[in-house]
Amino acid sequence: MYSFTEENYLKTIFYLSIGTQEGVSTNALADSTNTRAASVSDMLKRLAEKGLINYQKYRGVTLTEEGERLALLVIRKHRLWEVFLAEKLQFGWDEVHVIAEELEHIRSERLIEKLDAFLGYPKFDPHGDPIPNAAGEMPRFIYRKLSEIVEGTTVIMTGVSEHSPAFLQHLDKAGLTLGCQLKVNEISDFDKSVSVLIDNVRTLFVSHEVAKNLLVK
Amino acid sequence: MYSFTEENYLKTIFYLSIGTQEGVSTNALADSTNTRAASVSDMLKRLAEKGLINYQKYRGVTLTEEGERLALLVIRKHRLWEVFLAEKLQFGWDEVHVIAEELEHIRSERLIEKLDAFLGYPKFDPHGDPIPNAAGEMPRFIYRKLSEIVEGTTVIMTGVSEHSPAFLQHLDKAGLTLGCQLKVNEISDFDKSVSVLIDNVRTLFVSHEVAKNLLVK
DNA sequence: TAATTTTTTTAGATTAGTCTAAATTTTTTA
DNA sequence: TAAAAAATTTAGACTAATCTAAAAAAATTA
Ligand SMILES: [Mn+2]
Ligand SMILES: [Mn+2]
Ligand SMILES: [Mn+2]
Ligand SMILES: [Mn+2]
Repeated sequence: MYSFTEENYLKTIFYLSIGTQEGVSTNALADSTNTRAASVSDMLKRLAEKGLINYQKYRGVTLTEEGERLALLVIRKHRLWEVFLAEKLQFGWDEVHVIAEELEHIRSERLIEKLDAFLGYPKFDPHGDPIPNAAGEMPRFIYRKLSEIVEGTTVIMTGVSEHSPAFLQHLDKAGLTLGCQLKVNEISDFDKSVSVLIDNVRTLFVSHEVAKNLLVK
Repeated sequence: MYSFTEENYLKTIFYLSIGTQEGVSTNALADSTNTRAASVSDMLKRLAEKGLINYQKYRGVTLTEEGERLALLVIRKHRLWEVFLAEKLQFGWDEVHVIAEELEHIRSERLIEKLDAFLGYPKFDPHGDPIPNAAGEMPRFIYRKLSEIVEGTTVIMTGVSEHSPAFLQHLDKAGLTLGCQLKVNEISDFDKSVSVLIDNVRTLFVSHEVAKNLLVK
């Protein structure tokens, strides 16, 4: 049985490892976990001891197979709880993350399997992120950013790469929700903002900053 | 914000205080929390410091108004989660307690209010125990034990005073569920076991040990 | 490549919550 | 009511997780 803290480190290492072969640095971990590098060094020793990470001093860390499996099980729980909060309790997608941050550490396999069934075996969380299965396996979808779509193309909004409440609330106000159809009319030469036609009914100007964080297919 | 441990102590003091004016003893707390008396003494000092208990060395403890309010809020969360687990996730009443023991510490007022609404504002948990309101107030019902009911009387099963999985599973096997009608036919002179007519359809012999732990009205 | 800067680790403390063993207080018993 | 027993508290230690400051290693720069 691992502590909340250990589970959070594993999850953080997992996220920081995405899209890179190199090990995750001590400083990056300290940033993400809101601790100091010294504390991270300490914890890395313990996680290595337990066989959850590959760690050589000064070289950064990667997850072992077991470490990755555990990280994905925590992510599974996090995302399933987010679905529960959004779909059953009517929380906004900007509110679910902080609560799931606590719920993800509840230790009961039966609970999570029953929750999964209760929710109808969802494949994605409220932000469009895929939900790992009970074995700790997760499909990897590769989506493009709206900012990379060429003029004239029509796409579907499938996710976000920024999860802050502020960003998500901004999307709410703009009426941008998962699954909506976006036709890229024009990309401004001046500020790279994107003019999109939403669900064939209305036109919206999306800043480059926002477009960069919208995932589409 | 109080720690899981502090919340558990408050809850335990609350339960051990039921039906007595005297303070709860250090040893009783050590028993209930699976710790040693020395650890309890330490914790009592800290809880007194924070104004949650009335404590004088060697004299036992009682909850302050604030301590009791907090204890009841934890109990509220515990019981609401138990209802969720039993009604929505189909857990047996013998399984919900251990899981609720973890869920009761999730800190989000909005979460618990929304959960309450989702569950339809239940008044009782799966064991027949009343659910405190958001202000930390709980109605106190006084039920009798089946073992105290005189022959010929008909009652309704409203709760249990023993919550162990073994006992609850025993009731399941016997077909004794909350709300069933029990007519006391005869109480044995030999072993005080009770012969009851259940829902007017079948007769069952209930040991004194079981009858003592069945609450009826 | 040698000096400087940055990153990381080690050393030494701190806090919450726990423990055992010893001391103290209260309660019970004779 | 004094001795014995039981209950409780104190003393001193331990672990997990954290910190700051200092030392060491790696990376960058001149
Ligand atoms: Mn999240
Ligand atoms: Mn977490
Ligand atoms: Mn319970
Ligand atoms: Mn608890």
